[in-house]
Amino acid sequence: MGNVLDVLQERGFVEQVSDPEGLRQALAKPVTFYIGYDPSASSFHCGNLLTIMAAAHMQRHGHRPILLVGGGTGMIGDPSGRSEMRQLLDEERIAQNVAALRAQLARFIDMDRALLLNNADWLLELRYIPFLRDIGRHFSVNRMLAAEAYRARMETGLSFIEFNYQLLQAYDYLYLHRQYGCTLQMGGNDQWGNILAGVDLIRRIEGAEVYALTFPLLTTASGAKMGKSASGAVWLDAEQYSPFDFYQYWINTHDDDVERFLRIYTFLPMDEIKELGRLRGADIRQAKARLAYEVTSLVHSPAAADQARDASLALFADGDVSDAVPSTTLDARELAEGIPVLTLFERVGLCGSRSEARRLIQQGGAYVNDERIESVDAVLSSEDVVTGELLLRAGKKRYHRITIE
RNA sequence: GGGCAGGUACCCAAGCGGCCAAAGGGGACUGACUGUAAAUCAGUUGGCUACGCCUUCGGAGGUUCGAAUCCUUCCCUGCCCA
Repeated sequence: MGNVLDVLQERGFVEQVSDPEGLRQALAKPVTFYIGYDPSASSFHCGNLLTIMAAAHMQRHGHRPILLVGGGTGMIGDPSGRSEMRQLLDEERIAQNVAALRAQLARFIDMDRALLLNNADWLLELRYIPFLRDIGRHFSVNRMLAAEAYRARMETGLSFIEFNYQLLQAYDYLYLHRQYGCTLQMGGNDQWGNILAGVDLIRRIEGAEVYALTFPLLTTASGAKMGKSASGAVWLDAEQYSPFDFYQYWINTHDDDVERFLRIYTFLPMDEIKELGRLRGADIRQAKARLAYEVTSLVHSPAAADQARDASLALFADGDVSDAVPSTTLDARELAEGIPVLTLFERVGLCGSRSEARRLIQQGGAYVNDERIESVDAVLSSEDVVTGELLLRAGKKRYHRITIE
């Protein structure tokens, strides 16, 4: 088994590394590393997926992950517009979120050989004076101000809280180093400065050499932030983002992103990825299908991936409906009385408002059972039901199934 | 605490008494073209019981026939001073 660093580099996980040679040598033996996560949501999204994959690669090479949720730092994350009450509530919710996040992580990481920690456990009890005396004195304001990240913020204003964020994150690293022998912190490239601050702090206080590695901040070829779709973030949670839509998200990957994403978001061997990457023209769809299948399979399950794949093929190749398409049930009596298309599109969430549904119809983007709705006033009744269902479609790709009962 | 500049729709940003549901750009959506891609072109982009009505221009009052535009006050942001 080679060095993980090579694997990470080959697959495109590495943006910057402090002391590459030192880290390479350190990784020859099992190390403990950590990655921080924001616990303000109850699910990870595609943006986090990259870091989870990286952690999984690390663990597969014998290293021990610490997944750190920022329950403490999260409470000061965004100081503007938050009341005291709000923050207290958050503390309770964080606990629930952490449980949900743990379940998602377990799909990628053997949680028996990993640690899931919350920095609130040690940050909340910090005392100000000792902290200033022991930690604060190692930080140079001059140096912090010189950092690019802060210089940019100097234009728009930088609150004292934000300024302290770096100290707390550095302290996290120090804490984990002391308690668990953590010698590597990984994170998004925007965290580079904060991570290095931790590296410095540990060197000063402990005299130990620890490492930093950052991931590239992925954007799609069209410039959008990774993991964002029209309907918001692409969540890993099936409740918040159905496996079918999830699969579709990946199928719709930009041509130029396919190989890059295969490297990062799947465990497929590099040979196979390179082969898929050589596909050109319409054949690239095969690579996209593979990508979508693999990622869906990892995040949800092989069964869900099968279903999503079949549903996708059926809809876009044969025009058949499948169980995996998001669906809603409708009372047969209500349908018998007649229900306006407008209402239905709005109700199932295909449109955000009735006006939006009206526009959709006027622009010719509304379909029921693959027939274009021509009139804004169209009303559906029992006669429109085919094999117990109605199939709604908004535009080319957004489907919703209505089952009648 | 003082002075100055600001807070406009998803984001950026015009408007500075009526012609403003509010220019322009970005984004997004729909249509055409296509490979469920990109690029390109066209249209749309507050809500509704819809050729009309209602709610929006930081909050609350006020002036006026009429305000996003003027006045008062409060909140918030940035810069400068303390």
